[in-house]
Amino acid sequence: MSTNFTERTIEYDKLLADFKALLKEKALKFTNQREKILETLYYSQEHLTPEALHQLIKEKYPELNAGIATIYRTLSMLEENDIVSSLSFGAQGKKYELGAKDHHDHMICTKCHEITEFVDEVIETQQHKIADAHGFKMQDHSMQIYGICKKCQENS
Amino acid sequence: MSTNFTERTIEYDKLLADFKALLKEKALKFTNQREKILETLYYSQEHLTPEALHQLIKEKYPELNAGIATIYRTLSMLEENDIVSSLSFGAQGKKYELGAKDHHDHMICTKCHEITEFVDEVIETQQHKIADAHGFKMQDHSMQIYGICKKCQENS
DNA sequence: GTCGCTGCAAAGTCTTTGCAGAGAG
DNA sequence: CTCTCTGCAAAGACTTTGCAGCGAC
Repeated sequence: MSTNFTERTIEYDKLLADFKALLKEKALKFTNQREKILETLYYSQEHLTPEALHQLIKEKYPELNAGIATIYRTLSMLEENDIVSSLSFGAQGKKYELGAKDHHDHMICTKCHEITEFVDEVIETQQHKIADAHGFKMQDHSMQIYGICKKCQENS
Repeated sequence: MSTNFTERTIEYDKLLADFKALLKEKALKFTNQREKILETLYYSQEHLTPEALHQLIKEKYPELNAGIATIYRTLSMLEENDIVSSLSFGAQGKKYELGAKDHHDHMICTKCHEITEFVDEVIETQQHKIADAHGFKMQDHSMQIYGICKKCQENS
C-alpha cells in the first residue's frame, strides 16, 4: 500500500542542535522562550494555533511568563527558516507544526477538527507531473481532505 | 492526458436563475447588491478577496454604494449555499471563487500570486482511496501546488 | 405593510509593532 | 558591553455585529 502514517523521524536533540546552529549562523540568540516554543511544538504531536501554543507554555512554564507576541515572532522566524510550517484551515486561523518531518498531507475532521497526517506516493508523483505539464516550477504543495473521522462517525 | 484546464461550464443566466431559486426557497431577497456580487464573481475570471471584490463593484457601480459589510455577509451566505468556495492561501487571507464549476485544484505562483486551476483524475481517484483506507468519510478536499509559473520563469 | 437587507460605525478578533528594560554572547 | 529579545500595551488589519432606515415581495 502506498498510503501510511508518517513517523517522527528526528530526535529532539538533533532538532535542537540544528536550531542552535541556525541561530548562531544568523547571529540570533538562543533564549529560554525560543527553546520552550520549539520543545512544545516537538512534544505536542499536534498542529497548534499560536494561542494554543501560548496556553501550553504558560501552563508548563508559568515562571517563564512568555508573551503572545513572542510566540508570534518566534513562529514567524521558525517558518521563515523552514523549521515549522503553517496550515490555514478555513476560518479557524493558522495552525503550526514542525516542518522538519517528512513531507505529508492532511486529513481534517470537520467535526472534531483533528488533523491526521498521511503520505501518498501516487499523489506526490502525480503532482510533479501536473506541474511539469503546465510549465510550472513546483516549490511546494499541500493537500487537505475534509470529512468526518472514524472516531466521530462512531460517536454519532 | 488526464490533466487539463477546466472551462466555465455554466452560463451566467443559468447561474442567476439558480441563485434566484435558492433565494426564493430560503425566503431571502434578491437585491441589487447580491446580483452585482454574483455577476462580478462570475465575470472576473479570478479568485477575489472580499476587499478586491468590493473595489471592483465600487468602480463598476459607484451609484450602488455597496458597503464592505454587505460583501462579507453575501460571501458568507454564498459559501454556505455552496455557490462560492473560499481558498485561504498563506498569510494573504481568503480568496473566493464561484464554486459551481467543476471541481478543480489550484496551482499558485509564489511570485505573481496568480492562481491557475486544474483537474486531475488520478488525484481525484487517489484521494477517495486514501480517505477510505483511513476510515475517513470524505466531504471535500483541496490541493494547492506552489511554485513559479511559466510567465514568471520567462521574465527572469 | 412586513420583514429581510443595507450602509454606517462601532466592536471584535487576530496579529504586528514601538519601546524601554532584561539578558545572551 | 553590545545588540538582540522580551513583555507590555498600543496600533493595525481584517471581519462581524447592532441599529435605524430602505426596499423587495
